[in-house]
Amino acid sequence: MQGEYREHFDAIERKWQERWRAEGAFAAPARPDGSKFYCLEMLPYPSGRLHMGHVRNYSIGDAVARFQAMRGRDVLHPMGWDSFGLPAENAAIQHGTHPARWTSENIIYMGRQLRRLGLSYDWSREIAAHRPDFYRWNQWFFLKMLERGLAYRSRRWVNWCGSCQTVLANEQVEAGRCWRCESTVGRTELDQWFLKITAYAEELDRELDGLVGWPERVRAMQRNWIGRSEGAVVRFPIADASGRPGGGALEIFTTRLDTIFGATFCVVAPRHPVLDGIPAGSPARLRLEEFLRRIDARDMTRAGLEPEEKEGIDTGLRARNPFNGEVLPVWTANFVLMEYGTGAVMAVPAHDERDFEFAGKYGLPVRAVVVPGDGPPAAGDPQAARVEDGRLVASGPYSGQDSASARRSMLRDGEAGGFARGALQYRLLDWGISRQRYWGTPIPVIDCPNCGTVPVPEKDLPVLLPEDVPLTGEGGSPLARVASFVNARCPRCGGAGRRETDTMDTFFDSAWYFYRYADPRNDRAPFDQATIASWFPIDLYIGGITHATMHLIYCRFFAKVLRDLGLVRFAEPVKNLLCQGMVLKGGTAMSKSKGNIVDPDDMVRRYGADTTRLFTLFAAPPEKDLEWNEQGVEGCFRFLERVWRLLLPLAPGLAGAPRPGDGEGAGDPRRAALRRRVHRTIERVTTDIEKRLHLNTPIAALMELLNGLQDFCRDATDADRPYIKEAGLTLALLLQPFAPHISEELWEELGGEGQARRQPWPAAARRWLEEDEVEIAVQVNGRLRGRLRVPPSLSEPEAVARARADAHIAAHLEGRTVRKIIFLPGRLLNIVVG
RNA sequence: GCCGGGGUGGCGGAACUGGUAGACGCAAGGGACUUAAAAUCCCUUGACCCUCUGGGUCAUGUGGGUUCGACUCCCACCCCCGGCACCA
Repeated sequence: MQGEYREHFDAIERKWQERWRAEGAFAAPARPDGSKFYCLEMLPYPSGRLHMGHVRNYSIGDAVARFQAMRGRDVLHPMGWDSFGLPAENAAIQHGTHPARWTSENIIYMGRQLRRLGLSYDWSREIAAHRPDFYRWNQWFFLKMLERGLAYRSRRWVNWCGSCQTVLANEQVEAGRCWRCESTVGRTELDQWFLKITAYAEELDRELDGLVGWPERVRAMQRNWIGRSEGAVVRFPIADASGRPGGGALEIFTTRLDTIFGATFCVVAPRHPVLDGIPAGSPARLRLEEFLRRIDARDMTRAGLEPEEKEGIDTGLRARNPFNGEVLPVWTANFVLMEYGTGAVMAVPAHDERDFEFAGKYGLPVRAVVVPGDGPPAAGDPQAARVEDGRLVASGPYSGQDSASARRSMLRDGEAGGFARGALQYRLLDWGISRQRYWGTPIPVIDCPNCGTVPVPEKDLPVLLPEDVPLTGEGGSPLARVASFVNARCPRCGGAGRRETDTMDTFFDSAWYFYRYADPRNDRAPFDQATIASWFPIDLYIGGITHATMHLIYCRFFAKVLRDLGLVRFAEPVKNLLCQGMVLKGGTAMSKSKGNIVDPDDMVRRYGADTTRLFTLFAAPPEKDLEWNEQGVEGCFRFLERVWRLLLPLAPGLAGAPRPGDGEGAGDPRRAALRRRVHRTIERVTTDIEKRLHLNTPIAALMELLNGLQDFCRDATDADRPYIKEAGLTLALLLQPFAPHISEELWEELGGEGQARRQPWPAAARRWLEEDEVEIAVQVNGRLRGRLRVPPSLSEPEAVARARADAHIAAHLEGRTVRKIIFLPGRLLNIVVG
């Protein structure tokens, strides 16, 4: 082929893409034979076009997948579409297209973009969440969970996005705003379907320690999110305002049982059931109702934003501290949450910042019961709560004990007395999956006036999403307006029933989609168990850090549910996780509003897929943010141009040349140096990808190889051809993970057999990794004073002798006594003198 | 506030278990080629200093420490990024 790379890259890339397509190049076997590698990248939402974040994500995955395939593994490298969700529906409302049509068109366009990048996906396994053959298994899993009590319906106060007209899970509320549209989230009370993820809270937390292939920051985020907290639940008997026992008890959760003698009041959440005991019409009830109205009004506008001013009222109820018999007023206040613990707390203003603030505002007593372990208690009124552990005072029989042992003995006594028990609390809440939107999986239940809530029988799955649905964006579930959908026979009694009209959160789809890839066309089960066992766990999962809590916790939860259903035999589906950094331009994320978007199509058109991929891999290590830099892209393009310019003109002469024999060229310093460089490059590229998952340094190594080869070629003769051929073919193979098209073309032009991607990954020959001369550093007292070129096997005395023979080094030794010699063969000599 | 990650040239980044700091790329400067420019190729490029074909000193956020030797280990501090945050 004649001419410059820039004239050819487009044709080369299309040629190989077409060949790969025609031969079904990346199809994985139904089950792996020997060693397998499941390489997974987070599937995209089909929003319309790829962005650079996708390109980066998929370039990383493709490099690893191609590398592992050449290393001889059976590679499963699939791709699909997270194709249910709001944007499709919003597009329908705004532009009048049907979500299904909008989605399909986007999938076609983006699929074409992915193919144009030359990514090695097994397209025969492509899945899409919005297709009935996928979502019927959502429904199937839901029914299984329903059977086991892991799915349930409950009337709850929920996060409500007024703009998206839907309920949001807690994880989807970021700083009080909707994670998608960023509008303020309010609160409303609705019947909702929940998945009991809290049943697995303990396991989800504990097993994080074993996920050694996950980044520490992701594990930390999940630990934060699960929020395990160890403490005690204490029963405070309820009394009325005059102190007479009123029957019943208030249970409070505390992590600071040691401070219980300092409790001066209790606080319950505004909707705590204990408040139901306040007689209707009483002055206390009227005050309570007035208070609830006030905080509700506020909830709707600023839920979850800044912490509000603490506000509360004395309910008139009284509770008796079982440890000292003290009768304490029970308040209700906005800072105590019904969702956490028991929805009630004992307030110890002396040792809790929130209680201190509240007590200060309402003039409630403050009593210190813990003093610093190593000194006298501070005199006078405290200025702040003292939250540290210490030594107990004014705590009856516990006075004098330190906090930790007091907690133990108080818990023991409380358990013996039947008024306290140890308790583990989690911040994690059950996962609300109901969405009042159209474009999602219908929840397969029917409400019957006679039989209650009845699951749709398995044989009737899938419950199809109807096509003809009016989408107005005016709120409420769109499906509720479709009579033919809503009206359904009760599967149990055959009477008239009403179908559930909410659809599932799309995180349900992505919590299990990667099992489906292993067995994508199974119509009898979500997947075959033996097939799953053969491909799992996922060896490498690559995606954005944005999914550290939601998606990646749901995945883990699902795996445990599947395990308990007997469908899989493991609890953790992802062995190694890589969270790649964002792609930035001008220091910030690319976005339409900032006008700093770099379009992948544009890059591919101007530089080709190989260059685009190469740059996203070269410019930063995978987990760091990547600043887009056009000049950097040019640099990568220039590298491929130089490869082309050097090797293509030589190709006709090289194609027929033999490759050098094992030890050939050892006697010629130039040839030996080149061969060493070639084999050292193989070694570096291999270990960097395999052991360290670094992709920028292997590319740097390839650039060095090219630089070396270029020097070699400058004064090469025809007799040097075998050496150039070895270097060129090796370069072609080592380029395969990063720039697969030019890799194939080079391989072909240089007379390689078959396709580069099908060759075994080159092995570095030991003899060429060993240098016959190395440069060692010579230090005097740890300071570098010279370098010597020596054989690697040089002994210590000889090294010292050569160092002394060097005038500069000798000058530093002049007149001093050698105290110690540190010698690292082939690396360093340090002479310590006094 | 709590938790996690990170501070290395003008820039992106290298440096494997403590052993020659700055690989590779970008940018910049100089040169060759050219009528000229672009492209390409070659050279230089951490800072400072000197008696300048060489050599020295200082340099990996700051200050200490361990060590023959520290970007790497330990202690204290500063700054940046991310997560959680009235969670009792």
